[in-house]
Amino acid sequence: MPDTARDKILKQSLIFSSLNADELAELSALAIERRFQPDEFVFWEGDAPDYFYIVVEGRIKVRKYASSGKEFIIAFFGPGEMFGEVAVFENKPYPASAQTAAATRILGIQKDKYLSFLANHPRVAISTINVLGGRLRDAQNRLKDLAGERVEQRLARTLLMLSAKLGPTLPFTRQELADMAGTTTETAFRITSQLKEREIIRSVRGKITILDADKLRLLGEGPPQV
Amino acid sequence: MPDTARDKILKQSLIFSSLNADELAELSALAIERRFQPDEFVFWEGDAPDYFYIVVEGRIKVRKYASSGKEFIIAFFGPGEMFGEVAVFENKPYPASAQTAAATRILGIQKDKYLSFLANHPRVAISTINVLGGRLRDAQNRLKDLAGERVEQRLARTLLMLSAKLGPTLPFTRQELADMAGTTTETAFRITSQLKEREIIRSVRGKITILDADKLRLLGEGPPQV
DNA sequence: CGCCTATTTGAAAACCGTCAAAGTATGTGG
DNA sequence: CCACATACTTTGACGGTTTTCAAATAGGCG
Repeated sequence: MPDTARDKILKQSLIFSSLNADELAELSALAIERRFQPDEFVFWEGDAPDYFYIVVEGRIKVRKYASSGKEFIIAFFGPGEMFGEVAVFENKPYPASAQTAAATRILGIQKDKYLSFLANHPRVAISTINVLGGRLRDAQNRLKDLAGERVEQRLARTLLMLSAKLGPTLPFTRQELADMAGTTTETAFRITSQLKEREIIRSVRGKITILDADKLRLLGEGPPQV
Repeated sequence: MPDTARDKILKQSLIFSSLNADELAELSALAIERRFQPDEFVFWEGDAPDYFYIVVEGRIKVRKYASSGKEFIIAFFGPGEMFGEVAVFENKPYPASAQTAAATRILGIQKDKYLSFLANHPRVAISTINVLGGRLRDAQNRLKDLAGERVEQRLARTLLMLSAKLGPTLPFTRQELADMAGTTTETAFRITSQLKEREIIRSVRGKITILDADKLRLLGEGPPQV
């Protein structure tokens, strides 16, 4: 019996939205489902890439460790989003580790199977190209930010980026925010503390709420030169 | 009369290596050629994306400006490499500016034409996916580096990355190196000066030669803790 | 209730950016 | 062929941002 919830996620997923019911069923047949508890690892940086994945339910954190031991969070992914794709499309080891941030269900599709599927479904190939293009754009934006902006700007932009995806209430700790913006917990705290005083954000343990996105956007633009 | 030099570049290009002669001719017919003097701009950040490009001859520098006015060099591209693709595949304005770093010939293919070409040539679509995957991997690596490492490590890794692509002699100024590593000219100079004293690199105006990649790799790993 | 994690605060120092300035190669025009 | 302009290189001093280290508090989960 087909799993309709699974098909629904596939259908809603940006990459597969162009498929009809038959094609979705075909794709669905290729996929295996895996379930994880919070904080389990789906794969580790350096693992051989057999599968790429799509989140059905829950949340995935993709992280990479610097030589100093410090970690950097490359991205979070939620339902309908794919991850682990860089490794698969390049046939090299996973460049980062994927860890669940909640109880999570994911669909895995074997590399070779997906590649032949793509060969027969050019629209999906083009969708995949679009998704990768978008990720590349995001990555380049963040590169520029990390290279040229102050921590305050980086944090403001990180918050805005997350909020664009997840809405005004963000389920992240300061630690995670710091790891996404490329700074330390303490500095992240000091800055967010100021933002709280200025009533731009609010925060409780593990959650950050954006109160005034406009002011945050101004902050992200640059130092208050006037 | 077909331009054989052009076809040769297309053939050598990673994305189109799977095409046969007829398909290459078909693709070549879609392309227009543009020629530039050094330091001219092919497109500016924010321009509408009509074309994506492939370098035939010369060198392209892709840069992006931070709100502080500081610029960041996202990438350099040489013969056979494509650029401007992020904008085209996402149908959003170019996310960065492209400037020639030498007398340069490029091929431009119109967005819509390329997308239909992809639809009929799944192998090219998959090649495109591979190239994008590789770029995404590189971008994520650099993200991690910029976020967590000291300038010395960032410079060391930038040099290694460039050298992996271009060989031991790199045609860059300290200014450009600084803009790629996300630091200032002065700091870049101070660090490279040390590297020169330790005989890890050599440099003359506008050129940097890597003498000892192993030592550089050690430096890139992290601070000399032992 | 106790442990673990997240939050919060403080002080000192390191790192790096900024400003200022001078020297030096490269190429251009006279 | 030389003078000059330009851009790249080089050096020094200072100050600010951010990291680092240390420690105390508080909230949530078992």
